[in-house]
Amino acid sequence: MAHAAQITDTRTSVDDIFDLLRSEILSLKLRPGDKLSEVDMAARFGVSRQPVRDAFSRLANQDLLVIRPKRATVVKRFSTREINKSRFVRSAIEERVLRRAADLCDLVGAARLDMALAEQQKALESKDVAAFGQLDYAFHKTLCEIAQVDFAFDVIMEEKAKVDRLCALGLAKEDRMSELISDHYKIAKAVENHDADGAVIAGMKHLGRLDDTIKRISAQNSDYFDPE
Amino acid sequence: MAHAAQITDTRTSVDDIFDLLRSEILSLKLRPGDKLSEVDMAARFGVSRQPVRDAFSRLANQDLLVIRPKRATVVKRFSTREINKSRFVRSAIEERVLRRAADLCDLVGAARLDMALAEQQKALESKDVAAFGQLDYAFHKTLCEIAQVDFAFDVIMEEKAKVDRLCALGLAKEDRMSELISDHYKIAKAVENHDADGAVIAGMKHLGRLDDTIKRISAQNSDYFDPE
DNA sequence: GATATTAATCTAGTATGCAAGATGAAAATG
DNA sequence: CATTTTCATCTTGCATACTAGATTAATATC
Repeated sequence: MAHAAQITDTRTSVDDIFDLLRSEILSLKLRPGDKLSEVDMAARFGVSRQPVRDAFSRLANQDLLVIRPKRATVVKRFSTREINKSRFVRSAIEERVLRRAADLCDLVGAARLDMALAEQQKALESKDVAAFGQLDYAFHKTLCEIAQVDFAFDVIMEEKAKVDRLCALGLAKEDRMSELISDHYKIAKAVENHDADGAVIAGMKHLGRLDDTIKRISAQNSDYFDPE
Repeated sequence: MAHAAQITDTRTSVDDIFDLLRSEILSLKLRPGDKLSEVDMAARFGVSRQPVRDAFSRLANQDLLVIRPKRATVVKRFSTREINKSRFVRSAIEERVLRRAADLCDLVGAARLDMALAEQQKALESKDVAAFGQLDYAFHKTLCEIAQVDFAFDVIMEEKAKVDRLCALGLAKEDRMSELISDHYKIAKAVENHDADGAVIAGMKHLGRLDDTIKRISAQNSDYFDPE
């Protein structure tokens, strides 16, 4: 998705503001429906309105802000349609990835998966939720690489980020970590054994865990959702 | 995808400039690598640099422009990685859609498909390429609706648009229309007969036709491609 | 006291000016 | 003539001022 952070080139103040606001929105430090003023932000960052404006525009393009002429800019609320779309896309992509991975997995791939599992186990034992979040991404990335479709990870990450913002409303991941790692174990073993159907079944069950969470959260936080 | 055209609200000059430039880029009136100057555009539209700047920013966020500080803004070149990604996503999504459609298709759905086919046949007979383009989109949209995942069409449209820009470099669609309609016919009939596997096979063959076209075009227009 | 009206205050859109770096052509140097 | 250096010109980034419409609070009216 776009020039998310202008990594290669000289960073501008727009990049800084964009990155910071984005992380605040995704971590729910800024909540859906919150009003954001260009002048306030400009004062906060010690710049003029212009760079703030540009950053807002980028965030609006990523569906994180809603900008309407002459009206206050607000943090975008959740939309059940968008959530369903995200879930559908991710599910379809992951199935393809898992089938390819099961086909193409060699000894090197199997070793990488085993190592990833070991690291996750370590994070579980030290109850390091943040580290597990990173390892979760890394695990799915490894699967994409084994499947030789590393670009698929771009899509997965995009969709995952959207849902993560929502799930930040729910309980901490601590309780679920062992459950998720057990899922990962089943997925990895199926892939290593070239069992495509088994991998897909395990993968879909893994994704399915999100559904309950989402349903519960959306019932309890209707004020964060778009009326539709 | 974002606030593509601000349909519901008051339109600003940024919206106008954005829409026009976007269509010019997608139709290759503006070619990959072309330089775009803010001041030139401002003069062309009779406005100041600011609205042009905002429009450029939106287009950059949609991966259609590349903006680098102190350097000229250029129309983004094609990237084989992005094309592969697009193809992969679309293929995965369409398979899911077709399987669901085959499951859920009722008499109403079948009638809609037949009607769509008839309209395409009419466009073929009158050699109306533009109309066929629209009907092509409509056909895939109908499939999404039958599958009760209308949001999937958003994704398909996004990915299709990217490839369409590329295919505009190739031959006119005229020669291929009958081929494509024949594909659509096979897909529709399989869906109507609840033959999921048959629908997927026909659908994948349909998508596969793009591959040759893309390969040929990218070989002949390497200057429009990102070096990577 | 409830409702309608008005006015102050907020919003983002736009125009303009300047700054600093990138670019490319012209001029100086060997 | 080839190479390097310099300088004019181009680029976008940012600051500021102003405008028109939306919002909201205060006021007037019943």
